Amino acid sequence: MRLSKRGEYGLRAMIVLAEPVDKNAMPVVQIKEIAQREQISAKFLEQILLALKNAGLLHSKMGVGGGYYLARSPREITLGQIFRVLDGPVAPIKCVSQMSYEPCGCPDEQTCGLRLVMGDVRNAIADILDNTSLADVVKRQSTVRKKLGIK
Amino acid sequence: MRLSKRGEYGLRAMIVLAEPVDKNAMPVVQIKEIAQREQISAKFLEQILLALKNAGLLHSKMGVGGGYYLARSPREITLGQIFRVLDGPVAPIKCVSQMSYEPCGCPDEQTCGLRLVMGDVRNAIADILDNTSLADVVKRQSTVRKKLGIK
DNA sequence: TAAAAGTATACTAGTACTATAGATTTTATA
DNA sequence: TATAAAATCTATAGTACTAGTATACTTTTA
Repeated sequence: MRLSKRGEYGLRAMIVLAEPVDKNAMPVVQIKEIAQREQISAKFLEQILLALKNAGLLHSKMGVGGGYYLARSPREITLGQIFRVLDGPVAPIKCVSQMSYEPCGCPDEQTCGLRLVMGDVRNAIADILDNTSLADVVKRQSTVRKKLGIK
Repeated sequence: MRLSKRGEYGLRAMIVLAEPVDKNAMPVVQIKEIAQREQISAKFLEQILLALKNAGLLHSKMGVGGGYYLARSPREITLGQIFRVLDGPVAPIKCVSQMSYEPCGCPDEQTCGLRLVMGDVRNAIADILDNTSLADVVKRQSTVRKKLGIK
């Protein structure tokens, strides 16, 4: 059940973008900065952020002092949204996908045992990803940091 | 979060092997039969069942009247075991894998927000797959059949 | 002893993944 | 207005994975 590098890097970048660098400063961050911080190829990240922009999750500003910033508040962007843009449906097999159903080859869908179980798996994953916002992730990170006594 | 065809076919085949065709008859089933029933290429299925055999989940009998049969009772074989043989670790990213951990590239694993969430995802998936046996699946199938009034 | 059945290995076409490279456009500011 | 910083767009390339196909070999047993 792998998350692709594309998905991983995109989620990482979005989390960075959701972190409040300065109080009440519009957080416009450059690709280069994210790439350095997360050890990602800047060019690869470029494609990923572009996809997220085309999906309406990011906005960007060209030119000097430009960069990327979230299209909405971190509270309104879920990991599920990001995941689906970069890695496609959450469901392990298409016949249990809520957002993009397709029949699979089984003889009888209604009584297919595999389908029943994979439906549960889909729901479990979607439950987490669709109910976790970027704000939740940032909050959780800082909670852990405090607990460990880090900066 | 896709399940590969390899994994899908393997799981399907194991479910078929777990279904009691005849009461108290040793259920030895031939590749051909499973392939026909589930609409799978017999040659591809061959490879998959061989992998499951080498992993100790299946036994086989050569010669006339031979075929494959489960190495243990359906109650003792979980979907998680089958899945891991065919598709590898359950975890979306290696750094949250319980069975085959590897570090990922993030700057600080302890405080990585993505890792925290993906850890939850891994646990949710593993909870289902490791706590569902082939017997559970077969039982669930027949429950659905009864409910629908099918044979 | 021949047929049934599994075992083993090699090969392939297509696609997805993980990038890299280069040219172009936009914008702030000196 | 020139220029440099930054995003955008397009193309491409190597590698690995997927989903098979093909072929030859071995073991078992009716």
